Amino acid sequence: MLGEKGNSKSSEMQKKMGDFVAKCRQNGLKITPQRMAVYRALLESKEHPSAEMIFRTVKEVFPSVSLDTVNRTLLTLDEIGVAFIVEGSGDSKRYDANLGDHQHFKCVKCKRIVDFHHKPFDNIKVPKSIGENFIVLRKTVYIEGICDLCAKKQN
Amino acid sequence: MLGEKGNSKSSEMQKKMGDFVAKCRQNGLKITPQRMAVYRALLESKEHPSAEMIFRTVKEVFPSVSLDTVNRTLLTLDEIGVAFIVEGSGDSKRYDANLGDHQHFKCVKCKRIVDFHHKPFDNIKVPKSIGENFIVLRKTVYIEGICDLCAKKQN
DNA sequence: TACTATATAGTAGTCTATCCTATTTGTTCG
DNA sequence: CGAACAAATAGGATAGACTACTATATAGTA
Repeated sequence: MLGEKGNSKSSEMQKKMGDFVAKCRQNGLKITPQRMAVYRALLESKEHPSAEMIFRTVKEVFPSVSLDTVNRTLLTLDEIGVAFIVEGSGDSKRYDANLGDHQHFKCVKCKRIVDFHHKPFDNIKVPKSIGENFIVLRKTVYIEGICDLCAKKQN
Repeated sequence: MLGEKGNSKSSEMQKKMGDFVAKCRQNGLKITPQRMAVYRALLESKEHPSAEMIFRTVKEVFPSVSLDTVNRTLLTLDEIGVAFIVEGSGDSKRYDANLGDHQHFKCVKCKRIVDFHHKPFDNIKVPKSIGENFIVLRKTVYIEGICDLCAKKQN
C-alpha cells in the first residue's frame, strides 16, 4: 500500500504491539516474530480477514511461514482475548425449517444450536447507516456461549 | 421449542408436506422422493442439522442417496423459502482485533463483513431462559444481507 | 407410451482447518 | 554469556465440508 502512516497512527500501533507483548508474557507465551507479524497483520487489516488472508500478508515478511502457524496464532489471539473470531463464522452450514420468529443460542464447544424466543428481539430496528446502503435480508440477536451439557463436562 | 402437542403432530406434518409440494410446483421443481425425504428429515429434526446429519437420516430410507443431492436439496429449500441456513454458519473463520463495542453486517454474496456501531445494541439483555441455563460468552445483533457493491453488480 | 428437462448417484476436486513430527527458537537459569 | 528445556514452527499429511462434473435415471407432460 502506498502512503505513509501518520505519526499518531504509528505510535498507536506501537502501543498496541507493546500491550500485546505484555499480554503474551502474562500468559506465558513466547514473543516470536511470526506471532508479532500475525497480530500486526490483523491490526492493520480493515477487513475482517480469514486465516488465508493473514497468511498471504505475513508471507511477504516471512516467506517460509506456514498456514498452520497462522491458524494456531489466530486461535491463540482469541484465547488470550486480544482478538476474536467473528460471531458464527467457522462452522459447517446448519439448517432450520422453523420459519416462526425465534432466535438462536449456539454452544461454542459442541456446536449445538438451541432455539429461544424473546419477543423484543423479533423486530429489531436496523440503523440508518446500514439500512440506507445495504439490502438487509436478516437481522437477529445471536448468542454464543457454553451449553449446560458442556458446562457439566468441564467440572 | 416448547408447546407442541403430540397428537396433532402427524397431521401437522402432513399439512407441511402438502404445503411443500405446492411450493415446489409453484417454483417448477419436481416432486422427487429424495427431495421429500430431505425436507421431512429436516422437519422432524429438533436440532438444526448439518447436511451430513440429514444425509445419515435420509440414507436409512434411500441407502443410495448421495451427499451431493442432500446438499443441493437443502440449498433449494433455502432458495424457495421453506427453510434457511442458520445465520452466520457455513463460511470460513474471520478474525477481528477491534475489541471496542461494534456490530457486524455480513454480505451473503461476497462474504464481506462491515462494522457498524449502534449504541442500543451494545448491551442486550439476555432472556432468563438462556441466562439461567447457559454460560453466555457473547451476545450481538447480527445483520445479513447484500452489500452495496454486490447490489450494483446484480443490475 | 414416449419425450424432454430436471434430478440423481457417484466420483473427483477444492478449500479450510487440524494433526503430526522433526527441527528450530525463546526464555530461563547457571 | 552459554547451555538446557519447553514452546513454537515448517512442512507435509490428514480430515471434513462443500462443489463440480458427467452419465444415468426419473418426474412431468403431451
